[in-house]
Amino acid sequence: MPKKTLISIVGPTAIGKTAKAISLARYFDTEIISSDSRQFYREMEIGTAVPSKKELAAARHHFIQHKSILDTYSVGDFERDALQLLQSLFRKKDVTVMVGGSGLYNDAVVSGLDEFPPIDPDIRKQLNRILKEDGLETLREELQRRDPSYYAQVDRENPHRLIRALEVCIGTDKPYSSFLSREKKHRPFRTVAIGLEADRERIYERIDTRVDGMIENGLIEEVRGLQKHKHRNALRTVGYQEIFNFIEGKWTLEFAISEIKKNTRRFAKRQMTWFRKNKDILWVSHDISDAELISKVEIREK
RNA sequence: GGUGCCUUAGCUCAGUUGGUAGAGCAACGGACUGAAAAUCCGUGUGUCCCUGGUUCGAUUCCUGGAGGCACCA
Repeated sequence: MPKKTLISIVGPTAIGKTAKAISLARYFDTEIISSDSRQFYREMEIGTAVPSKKELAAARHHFIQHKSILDTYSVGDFERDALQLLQSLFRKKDVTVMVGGSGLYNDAVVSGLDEFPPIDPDIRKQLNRILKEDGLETLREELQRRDPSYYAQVDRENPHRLIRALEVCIGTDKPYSSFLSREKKHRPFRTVAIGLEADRERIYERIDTRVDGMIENGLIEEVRGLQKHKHRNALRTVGYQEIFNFIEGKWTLEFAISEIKKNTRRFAKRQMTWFRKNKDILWVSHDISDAELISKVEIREK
């Protein structure tokens, strides 16, 4: 049986991952898995820079706009769905391509997450209420009591981290840390990870151009239509919150646009921090030719 | 042309009764196992416009330049 290979394309937002993924998919005659945690939602299109109709026609894509912003879709759900799809794709193809800028979602497919039992969402609601009414300190005390080991290492200033650990402790009546193994999961395929890189200046230029393009393509209208859902998690996204502020008259359009650009730069920086620590990634210039990229992938594949 | 004011971090500015300086924003670094485009933590990055002079020591005081702004001609 031939070896199966997942080519994973990563890199900061707006660097040109989509085009490279399509070139590779066409060369290897295969399909693309998107691991972009915001392109999952069909109501969001312009602000998340989903591939164009033409791009989608050039190669079959999966996990693009397959969910609604009203759904809850976690990284664990994605891991499960992506692995299942890969299993069926690998029955007919030796190579598949994954592309996306959401580091955690990429890692979930490549290295795997530990398994956690499903947690009743009401627990999180309750914990958020406690956070709002009693403050972080109350959450800290509760976590220290229920999971001293994780408490010792967790970022105690970070409400999301505390709440996640606590909801597991409460929902399972076991310490959160008892579910953590930190071991890489075995996968029935191997991964060739390619990172696209460019000078900071170049990335920022591309971000500015992309944001201006989103405005021209009707981002404001898209966001206007989503106003009643502005508190949904999926809409806590760069490009949406800023335009809500404009629509509500809190910000001028000019200021909203400059904030989108700034927040996108910061997002790109966080992505780079995440990917930088992954030593399995082969970094190549964003303007590498398709031929050269393909040859690098093939060498790695051996 | 004259008079006055200004010139300090990428930007807007504060400050040093003379001992080489600090805020906001921007930027940069990092963490992060089911909220991840989320959430959180950390970091001043500087010919104090140039030039002489006074002084143990000048970004600070003085001379002379340069640039900017305002007013008067």
